[in-house]
Amino acid sequence: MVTIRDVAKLAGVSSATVSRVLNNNYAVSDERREKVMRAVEELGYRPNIIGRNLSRNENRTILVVSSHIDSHMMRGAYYAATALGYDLILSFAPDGYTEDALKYYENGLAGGIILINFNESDEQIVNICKKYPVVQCAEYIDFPGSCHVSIDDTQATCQMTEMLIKRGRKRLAFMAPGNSRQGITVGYAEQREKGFREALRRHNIVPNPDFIARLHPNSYEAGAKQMRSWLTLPPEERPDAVVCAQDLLGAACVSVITHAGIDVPRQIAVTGYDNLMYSGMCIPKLTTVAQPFYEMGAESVRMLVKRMTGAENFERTVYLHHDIILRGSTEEGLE
Amino acid sequence: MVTIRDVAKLAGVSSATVSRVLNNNYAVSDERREKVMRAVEELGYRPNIIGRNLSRNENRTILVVSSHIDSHMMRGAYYAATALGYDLILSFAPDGYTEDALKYYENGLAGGIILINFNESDEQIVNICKKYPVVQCAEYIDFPGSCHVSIDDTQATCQMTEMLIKRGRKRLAFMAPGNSRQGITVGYAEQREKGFREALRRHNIVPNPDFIARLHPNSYEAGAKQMRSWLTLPPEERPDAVVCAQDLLGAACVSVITHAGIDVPRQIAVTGYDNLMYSGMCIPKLTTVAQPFYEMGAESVRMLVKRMTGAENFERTVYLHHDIILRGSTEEGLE
DNA sequence: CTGTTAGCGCATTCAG
DNA sequence: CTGAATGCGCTAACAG
Repeated sequence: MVTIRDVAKLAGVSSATVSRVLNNNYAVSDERREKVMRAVEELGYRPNIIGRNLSRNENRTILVVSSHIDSHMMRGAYYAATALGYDLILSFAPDGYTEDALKYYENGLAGGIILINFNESDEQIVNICKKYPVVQCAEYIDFPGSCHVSIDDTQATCQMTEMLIKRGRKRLAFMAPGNSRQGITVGYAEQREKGFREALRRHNIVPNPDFIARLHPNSYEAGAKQMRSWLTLPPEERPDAVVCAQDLLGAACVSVITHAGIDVPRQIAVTGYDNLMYSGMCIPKLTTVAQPFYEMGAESVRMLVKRMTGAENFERTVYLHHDIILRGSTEEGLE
Repeated sequence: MVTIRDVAKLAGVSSATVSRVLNNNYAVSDERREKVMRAVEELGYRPNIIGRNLSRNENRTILVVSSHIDSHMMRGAYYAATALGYDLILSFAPDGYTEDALKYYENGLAGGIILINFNESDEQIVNICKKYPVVQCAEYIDFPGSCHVSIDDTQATCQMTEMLIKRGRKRLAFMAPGNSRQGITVGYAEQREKGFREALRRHNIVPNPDFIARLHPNSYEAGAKQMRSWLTLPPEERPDAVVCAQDLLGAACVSVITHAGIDVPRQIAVTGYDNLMYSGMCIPKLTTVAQPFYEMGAESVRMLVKRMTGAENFERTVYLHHDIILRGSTEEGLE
């Protein structure tokens, strides 16, 4: 490894001077600056972040803790971090070992944490958020002082459901992942269900309890099974629209319905959520809610940097704009 | 942050003694060991990895560079690393910025690198592998001295294809991602195509060039389009089996074929590759090649640790065992 | 068995 | 403007 001393020796100056040139904080004579830059070039020297952090007692590295990494989100986070002069490292820990991932923070490897798609109990998450400088991205637990960046799931689902109602759908069903483990709730699923119910309420439709499915486990298979069971009803009693809280479930519904010889969207409309690849993995494709993953990653970094730099007055709750993407699963004539 | 000195002060010993207790290398009196342990407990002290690496001038941290993280693979890597006393950090860099991810190595943050699902040119990869201690996991470029852990793609595809031939399939097609960018080849696709061709050769079947599709871009949509074009042929000239180099493509084929009212597997059999969630996202489900992702992650860590600890004589090329998972897309009566 | 000391790479005092 | 000295957290070598 090339150290600052190697550069100093080659340039014939002290390591302090090299440091000064590289962090251009202080005045250095042009002549020495030249020599230092040449030596840096020649040796391919790159300052060691660890040494820098150690010495400055500050930390411009952000730790992303996630067990499911979305590359759009990471790209957004990466560019925002780079723009602000911050570095990004990820820590993977199996479900239930999230605490272990935090050791990198405690080790001084990072100065702030972004939590994405965690899989721990609410209590655990709240504890972590209170103990460390954390921004929650996408999924979040809300509590006084919590920092999070997401879209408004309730509003998005309400909007999607109202769209179906306005197109004449009467028997609306809802499908979402349910509680997976003791103490672990699926926060976003609850919010989406709330939005679904709100839309019905606004149009004076009484929700049919049999048409609200909370799946456990949450899988393509489970979604398919639920849809098949709805299809056993007589045609005039079946749902004529299924609002799914995930693209995976929506894709399962479209496949099952199509396989049964029933037309999507004419007889049954289906919607997904997230605009992931899954939403394109059925024929017709899914109408879905597009989350701005890239921007969510970027905004999380910006918010976290504000915290890390000691800002007091910043928005701790940011809801970004979503889009409803209309496709063939609700619109005749589209793919 | 709780430091070793805080512990030492509370325990009334020197920091060296604390270090000795924690690394139990040297003998320490039971009495002091007790006191140190109590102080550690009381303060919730956790040794700082950075300080340790800095001081030991060794590095027990592994950097995983990947733009698409498979959680099974990561779990395997995590457990193997933990078992060996190593830490794991991930670095995300957008495609084309892989070099940037390596700065963490150069910064002394890690002592070895595992490269997973990179997206750079062959030349780039070879350069990186020659410059740093790298183990390639899953996809790899083979060159003298390269280290990689994977399954034998050629053999697996050959085996899958022969299975179809033995079940009476005559008009076999192959579908894989093609070259995406200048200078970037899709290594595993080439190997899988080789396996497909080898199987035909063994059974004296002349490959039909029209039945070998290299898709660019590589997507569900592109796979569906290719399959639709094959379906425009008269039934007796159409493929009666499609070997796909990816589950995503296989799922697209099954959907398109089913949608056209043609029976899978009776009229056309389809196979996928990887046993990802995609392979369950069609009806019937895909027969596929299961890669031991967990074990691949674990074995990559073990191989890398051998390199990092200066071993000379170790296997630099490991092919792990794969499984052919038979499902409804090739077997009547199965899901 | 134990404490003191030096040094890993760096930025930042403090003197000059 | 510049260099020598200090310390971040820790371990290893050394001296007791």
